[in-house]
Amino acid sequence: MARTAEEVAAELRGRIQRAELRAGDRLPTMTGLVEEHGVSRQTVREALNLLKREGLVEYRGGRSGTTVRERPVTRLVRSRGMERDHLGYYSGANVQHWRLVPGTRTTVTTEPVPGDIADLLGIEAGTPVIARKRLNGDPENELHRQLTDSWLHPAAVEALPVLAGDSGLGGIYDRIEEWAEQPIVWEEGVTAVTPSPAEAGALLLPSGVPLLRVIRTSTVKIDGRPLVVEANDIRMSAELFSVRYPITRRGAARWPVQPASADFYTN
Amino acid sequence: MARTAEEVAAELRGRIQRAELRAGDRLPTMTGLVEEHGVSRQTVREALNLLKREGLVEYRGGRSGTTVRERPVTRLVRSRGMERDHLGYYSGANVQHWRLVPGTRTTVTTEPVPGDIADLLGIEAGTPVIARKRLNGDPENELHRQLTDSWLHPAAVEALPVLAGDSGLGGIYDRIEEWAEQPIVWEEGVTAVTPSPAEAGALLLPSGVPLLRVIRTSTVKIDGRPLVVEANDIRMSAELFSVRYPITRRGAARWPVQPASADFYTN
DNA sequence: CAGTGGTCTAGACCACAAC
DNA sequence: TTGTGGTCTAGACCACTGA
Repeated sequence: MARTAEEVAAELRGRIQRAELRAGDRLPTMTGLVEEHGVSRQTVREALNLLKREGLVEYRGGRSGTTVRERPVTRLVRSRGMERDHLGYYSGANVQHWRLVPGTRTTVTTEPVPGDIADLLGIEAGTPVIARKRLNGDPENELHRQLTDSWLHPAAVEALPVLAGDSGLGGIYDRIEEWAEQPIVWEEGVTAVTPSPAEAGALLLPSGVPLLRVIRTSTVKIDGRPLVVEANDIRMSAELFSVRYPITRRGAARWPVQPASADFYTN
Repeated sequence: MARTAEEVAAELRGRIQRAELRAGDRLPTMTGLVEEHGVSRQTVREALNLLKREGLVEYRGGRSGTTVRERPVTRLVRSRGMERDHLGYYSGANVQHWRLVPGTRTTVTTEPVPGDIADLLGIEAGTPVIARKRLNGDPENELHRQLTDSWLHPAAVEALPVLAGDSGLGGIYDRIEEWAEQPIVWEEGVTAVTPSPAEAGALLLPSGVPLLRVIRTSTVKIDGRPLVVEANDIRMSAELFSVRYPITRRGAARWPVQPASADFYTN
């Protein structure tokens, strides 16, 4: 006989993990659980809350009760690399050109730059900066659910006014390389955060699922000094996605070095 | 006058964000909040719960009440790359040889391999596999707080029995390269999960902070086929860490390609 | 419109750290 | 010893959905 919310949750978690309850199945009703475990309604509610935060169950309202949530079996692996897509634009490997993806909304604004992005750009936090924000919450295709904020360095926009326009994202890297007369050096930093309510809503995340945050910087040398031209802040469900990178090796190898696995750009 | 738990939480969140309450400061007591907002104790408790899950406040028990939590201002950036450390072993760039880090506990066991690791190794889930698990929860140094599980492919252990021993992790990559007569190809996949209670305890994580999960595979070609010799599952606080990678470029560049930024291995 | 879960109130007992 | 938050009970009202 379970007495605490955690015990009730553990019991239900077990039933789900042992597949006695499968995706889409209804859980016992709250009143049922109250009688079954001899605890109060609040306690049962707390237990269900834990499971909801873990993304194990969901409640869509109304009479159909709480059901076991459909969970992705494996994560979609995104291999991170840059190449030209089929339209000739630079883009992340294996990502379609976003302008063609249904449900994409892009807004271009000028707003104070948040602290972490400011650090990357090497400017002061709060400086007004051009931001190109893209939301993709396409309910039909979870591959397309991501948020992307692109922050441009003011010096780059000054030198290259075309960046300020909504000229399509793909082209900006070519414009930058032409301007700098050198290839861009890209780097990505990956971390995770708990989503804000707005992010959770836009990406259709259940509460409790962390948000994977990938920040890509594009750097060129101007007058001999590195300039971070753009910081690109990408957020996606950590439950849905994993991002993949080849590891670089420093120092001489004793054997001839092979390229990264052949399928790196193809899945 | 706030009426719901979310509203009470939002009001307190605001005070913290506006720095009216700073790290270490005591929040009003629950009874104080009950009177201040005209809500019940349960509602206040729910509000404090939200803030705790966000990692904004903490309660250490006893009479000192709920306090504003000290939050890391910026994340520690870990540049991911492989090099030989000062002892001559392969290791992640800028990571000391772990055997020298105080508080490290390593256990070597044989146990059923979990599904996601099995997929990477290309073997069946549940197969008994040698696992080398390292826990580092050093309370003194947050740089050292991480969990590492190393799973070895059975075929590799069979061909190279030395891998089964507790021979120190650093050396295994050299042994593998000598065996395969080729350099290892490393790749890392990054995602995030909500920590299990055990992980949260070991890493001193407050509830609600996601766990960054980095899985590195070491691959060599044996008889012309790629073999994933080891899968290395590293977990660390997403609030404390960010991992950094250079981005590879596919296709011809119009300008001479520079190496990744100079400090890539040095911070 | 019946039954679901969501949320709040009110009151009680407990463990714990600091005084 | 005292005051803190942690947790449970019991009862009430609400919004929503699907039969």
